Amino acid sequence: MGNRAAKQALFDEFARVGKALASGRRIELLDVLANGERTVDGLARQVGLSVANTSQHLQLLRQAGLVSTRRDGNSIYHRLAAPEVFAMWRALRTLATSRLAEVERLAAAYLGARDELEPVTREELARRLADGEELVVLDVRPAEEHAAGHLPGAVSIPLGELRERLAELPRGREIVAYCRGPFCAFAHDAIQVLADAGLSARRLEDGLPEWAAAGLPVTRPLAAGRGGR
Amino acid sequence: MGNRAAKQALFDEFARVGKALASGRRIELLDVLANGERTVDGLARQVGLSVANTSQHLQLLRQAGLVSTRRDGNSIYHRLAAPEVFAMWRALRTLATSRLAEVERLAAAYLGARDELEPVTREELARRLADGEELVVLDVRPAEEHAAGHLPGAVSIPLGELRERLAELPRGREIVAYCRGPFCAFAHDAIQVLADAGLSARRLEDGLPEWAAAGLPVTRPLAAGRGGR
DNA sequence: CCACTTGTCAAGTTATCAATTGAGTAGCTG
DNA sequence: CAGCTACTCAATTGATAACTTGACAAGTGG
Repeated sequence: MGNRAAKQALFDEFARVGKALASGRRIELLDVLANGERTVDGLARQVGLSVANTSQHLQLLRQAGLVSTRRDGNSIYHRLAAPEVFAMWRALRTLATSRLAEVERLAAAYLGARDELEPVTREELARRLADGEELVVLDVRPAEEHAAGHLPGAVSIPLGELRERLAELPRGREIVAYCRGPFCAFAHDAIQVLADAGLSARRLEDGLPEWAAAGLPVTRPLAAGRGGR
Repeated sequence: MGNRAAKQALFDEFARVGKALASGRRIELLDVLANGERTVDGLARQVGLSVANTSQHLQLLRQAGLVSTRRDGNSIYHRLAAPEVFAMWRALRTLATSRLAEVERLAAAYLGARDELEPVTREELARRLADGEELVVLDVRPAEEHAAGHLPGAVSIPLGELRERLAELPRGREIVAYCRGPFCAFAHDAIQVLADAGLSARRLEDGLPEWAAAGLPVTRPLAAGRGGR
């Protein structure tokens, strides 16, 4: 009773989750995983780490209960262990954005100057899609992420291929591009590429994970062979 | 554009908040601060750290934007910088509890075996208080925390003084004891002390911070001399 | 069964962190 | 202003953490 060592052990266990969130690289991993499961190799390429290093980060995330795995052949797919993990990352992000001025500065440096065109809110896009309006919804994330789940009717053109595949975009319709979330550069960059090509496009204010978390419709794969719930 | 260094800098800034939550001692500090502002000295005594060490932890929390300070005389009072900080700690706690089996084991070791009597839920207590039922609501936190805000009509008897002050408790009324939250031992221990004295009491399932966060009524000091908002 | 792919493990280096100690500063009080 | 209280700062020590490298293991396919 009143045992200090026991109390410390308990709070150290809570801190295990904190420690998992104590590395920018691990948060990047979570941000990618919020868009669907990925192999170690795929994650390593996305965040620019060695496979061994990524593997170790993922182990730590797994031990903190934030990430789960499944094996398929000799690939191991990692995913967020629960929706609450994304909720937590979002809470952390919101808190940091509101309380740390530095975040704003670094975000501007990474994402580029302020948007010329206002981003489209989730609500606005959802309403316009529900109304059957003829928009081009453009998913500029890597193809795997589109495959794992995307906005209904979205066209997938990963950012790296956008410049060569401009012709695929239907003319005369308004374009709304989206990616992983508010701190993902893909959509920002896509708007720029489109603008350079003389096309006008707007950006969805945040990404697929937020859209899905808001309970809006998401087109998921048929999950051939994947149990899942 | 696509600048990896800039991206890493941004996510490292998010990780600053994660790092703040990466120490069990700092989480203990947040848990105490959720019950009201405290001086460095007071916090050090609560969590069993040296003053210098506590001071350094608090600086880190301040730099992560989780804690604010005000000076009064030569004491410096620290408080949670925003309600979202408590929300975040609660989210982390919930996640850890649901995903880490170890938490349950350590909590049992610290708080003692399962409750003999079911704890009272927040909703139940709120309803019964609103109905004007004659309960003894017993605040067993340190006196400063009671002073900083407490449940309406709550009697303050800090756990350490409970055994000598049993006479102050009105007879014949049901007792509900509360403290800082679900992982605070005070209320658990108080129930035990009361049981040893032949009194039957139940524990509120969580503490004052959760009660306040739920928007239930809290008796606050008149804030004499404190600006506040 | 051999080669290949995909990940993990172990060892080692460098950097970062927690906690201690002792000195130093800000503000009050007599 | 001397002495006190309350806190911060700087230097140090021991413990963790991040990342690299090279070896190993598990699963696949020829």
